[in-house]
Amino acid sequence: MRVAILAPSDTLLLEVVGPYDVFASANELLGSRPDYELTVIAPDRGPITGACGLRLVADRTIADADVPIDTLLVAGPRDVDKALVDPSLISWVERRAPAIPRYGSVCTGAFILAAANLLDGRRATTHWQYAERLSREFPAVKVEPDCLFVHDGPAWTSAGVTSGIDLALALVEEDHGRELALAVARQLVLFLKRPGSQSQYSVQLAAQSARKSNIESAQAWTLDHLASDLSTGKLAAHAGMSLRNFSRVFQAEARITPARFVEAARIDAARRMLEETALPLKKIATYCGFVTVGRMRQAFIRRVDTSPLDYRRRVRSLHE
DNA sequence: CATACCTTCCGCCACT
DNA sequence: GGAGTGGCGGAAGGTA
Repeated sequence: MRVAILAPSDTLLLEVVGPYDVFASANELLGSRPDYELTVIAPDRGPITGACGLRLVADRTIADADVPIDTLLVAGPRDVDKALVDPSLISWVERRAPAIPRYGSVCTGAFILAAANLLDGRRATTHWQYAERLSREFPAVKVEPDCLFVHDGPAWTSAGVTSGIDLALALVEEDHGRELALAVARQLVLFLKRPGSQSQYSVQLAAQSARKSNIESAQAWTLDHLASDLSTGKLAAHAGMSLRNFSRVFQAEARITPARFVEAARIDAARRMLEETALPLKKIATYCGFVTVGRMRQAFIRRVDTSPLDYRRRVRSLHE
């Protein structure tokens, strides 16, 4: 598997190095039969100076990168405007694309793929601050603003910065299965393999903003009353809005549906208790508003991709 | 496992 | 006419 990472000159280097290390770790774990052949491609000669000032020497430049590529990842340019008017990168991607079976992007790298018409008619994501712009400037792209990464056919796009690591893990999982992906995550002491559908926002962060709208109060109230009945109807009544309007406004403002927010809040709380306490699952479930341990388990598996016990076990093992 | 619920979410439309 | 609101009903998906 020949993986090339295209690194625009002002990218956050984490977007390049994160995925690179994931593939490299996968190689290490594959032992005598490493699979990933990694190349970093720069737009110009000389070292790439990342947004932080750190410099990285690329393996090739687009002028001499006519090697076969199985997977192309495009890291995000910090200055999207500049990248979009610079024809060299985009035309290079456009020219190479027909021979590349799988391509992806991190953060604003999606703009480069979109400009090369690789995302037309496909579902894709990008950093949440750029989602609206992507959708405005490239109406043919079906932008999903609140995922860590999205996979549609050959196109794998991911959200901001560190989600590139999640994306790379998903690619490793596709190539070599879940076991290896988990082993890489563990090797890199990434807490867990995060599912692509996970929200880009932390529940806590979302509810912390200073000026509180109805919706934000509902979120804050949710976090303080996890064990209560938090059905959408109850929340709507609490906010003094109709069910229909509450759902609609909540969705528009929080970019997540009410029920999903509630579930995310409950799972977040349960995660913390699993990490920080030795309380039995029954207690944690009750405290976090899950009717039964079984329901908590199901919700966990659905959203975190692991059972509560397994989650606790894994956290403990990181501290050994 | 099949089944019959129940809740959530969303398009559609009407009202202010 | 446009923005905000809310009722209705059906599809999806979770629950018992």
